[in-house]
Amino acid sequence: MRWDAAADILRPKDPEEHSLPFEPLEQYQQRQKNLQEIEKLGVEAYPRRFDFTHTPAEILSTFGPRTAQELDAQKVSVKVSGRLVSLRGHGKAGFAHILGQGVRLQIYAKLDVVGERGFELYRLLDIGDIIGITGHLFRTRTGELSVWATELQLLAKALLPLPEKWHGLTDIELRYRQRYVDLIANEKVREIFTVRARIVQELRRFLDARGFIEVETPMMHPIAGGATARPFITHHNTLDIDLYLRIAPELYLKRLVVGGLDRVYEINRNFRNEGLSRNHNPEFTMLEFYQAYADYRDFMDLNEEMVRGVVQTIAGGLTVHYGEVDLDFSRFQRLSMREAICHYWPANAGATPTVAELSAPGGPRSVTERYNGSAASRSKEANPAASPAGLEIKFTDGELTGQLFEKVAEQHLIQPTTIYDFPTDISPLSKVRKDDPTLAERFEIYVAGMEIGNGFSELNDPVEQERRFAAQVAQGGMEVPKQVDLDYIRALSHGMPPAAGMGLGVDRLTMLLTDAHSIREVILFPLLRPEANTRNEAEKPGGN
RNA sequence: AGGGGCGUAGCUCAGUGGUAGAGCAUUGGCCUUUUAAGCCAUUGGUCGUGGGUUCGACCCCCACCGCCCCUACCA
Repeated sequence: MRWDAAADILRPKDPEEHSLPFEPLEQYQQRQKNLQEIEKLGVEAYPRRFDFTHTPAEILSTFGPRTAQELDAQKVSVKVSGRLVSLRGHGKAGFAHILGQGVRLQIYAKLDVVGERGFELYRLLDIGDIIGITGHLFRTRTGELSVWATELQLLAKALLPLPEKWHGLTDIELRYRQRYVDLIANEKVREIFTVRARIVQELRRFLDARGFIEVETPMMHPIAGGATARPFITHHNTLDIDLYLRIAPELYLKRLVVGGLDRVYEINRNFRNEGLSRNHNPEFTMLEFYQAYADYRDFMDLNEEMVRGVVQTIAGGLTVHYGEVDLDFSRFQRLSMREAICHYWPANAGATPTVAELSAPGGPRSVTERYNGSAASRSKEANPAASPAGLEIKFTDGELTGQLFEKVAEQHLIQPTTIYDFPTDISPLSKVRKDDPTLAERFEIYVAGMEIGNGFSELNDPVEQERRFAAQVAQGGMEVPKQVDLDYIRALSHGMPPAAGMGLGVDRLTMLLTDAHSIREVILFPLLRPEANTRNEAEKPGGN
């Protein structure tokens, strides 16, 4: 049977089922024809390598200041390569631009110089081809620094055309599905992902400099813990066990703190089987880091220092233009969660609560009821989760406090803000405050109305941790682990030093620093529904 | 998941209940410093898919598919 299977793979498919060529068919075939003509000239369509002397960017930055006279007097020889992105024929000569690493460089080819065969090759080139040019630099009549080509080489043939030169590719769906075209056509896209790489680099540099070591912990977890979220489920065949894609690395990183890795971090993907939105992709990148002997106050400071450092490096200052606002990272507003609720209480939501009122047992419930009964709760944007009366009853004071915060305050946290002292009820992995056990030593960072970070004094009492895990499991729900992670409890039972830890959303931080308003703009291949395939249309299950 | 919007040539977009349009790209010509090169000619469409109404549907109605926005879940 195995041989048959192999034969199946090797056997040419039914011609009708060949995936090539792609649309637009006519242009694809025309380019294939050009390719054959090029091969008739004895030119290899997909050669092995090209020794360039400069990138287009190096040419422009190094020789940009040279005048036409200087370039004539002292010839600068170059070999440079890139993708052909424009072609302007002029009979027996022609101009073109190549694009290399995001930079455009003009080349000039004329029959007299490149010869009959070279010019024939030039005429057979299509926009999108990768080419190498040998020549020297000069300035055109209009002053543009260009390469006077003495030799052209085809380095790779493009069988598909690029989008239109002026408007480029703007269809959002096409941009995400064919990111490779997006990257060629839209300079801004390349910039975003360059900035993203620098952000990650800067985060690493910051932590490395402070003695943190980078680790990689499992992506496949037998128990999905460390956060409240629905996990993806997968299966390992040999072990015949279901595994969860991790929703957070937290519990593994803290095992490492138990093991004596006092300062540890990981930058990697988390997976949450939840909704998609402007701010949510099912897989997203988190930086998580832990430091022994520190607490959440230390980490509020450390986090602000780290974010400020990244902003300074990337933006060249502490002000970042984001949409209609200027984000000022020079200082972070700090409010406790209860203070934030009071501070941002809407005018049309009844009497403004006080911190004392929110701190009293039953206080958050009466405040929620006041809010629900007010005009604010009925306004279009405020759509209180607690509005179904039946649901509300089972929420605890802590949960209601969290909801009130999200409802009245979160959207207003545009300038960088640290919110601290979260309800213990919604902070199962966090130490509680000694003076008020209803509050956890936890904080979150908000910018532009988005949560970008979450940290706390790590709970290291194994007995208390097990009690809280057990309560979670008893509560049930898709977002909560099905069982207590006993190995984690065992790890804590060996003694974990006091420690602070936090997670920082790399995608969201990138959004802020690239003025991107959808998380999909900062993820190279965001999750989309698989492309419609007419051949498989019939076997598609019905929608629901 | 609920509400709203969008889907027309490869790309960017017009358009009307009565023979489907432009620019760029393609193809054929002219053009040896242009640059959104230019000029002449040319090709390209199951108007997302499937039903329905109608003498006639790209247009009106329904369902489905995909994307975007808002809400919900969440970081």
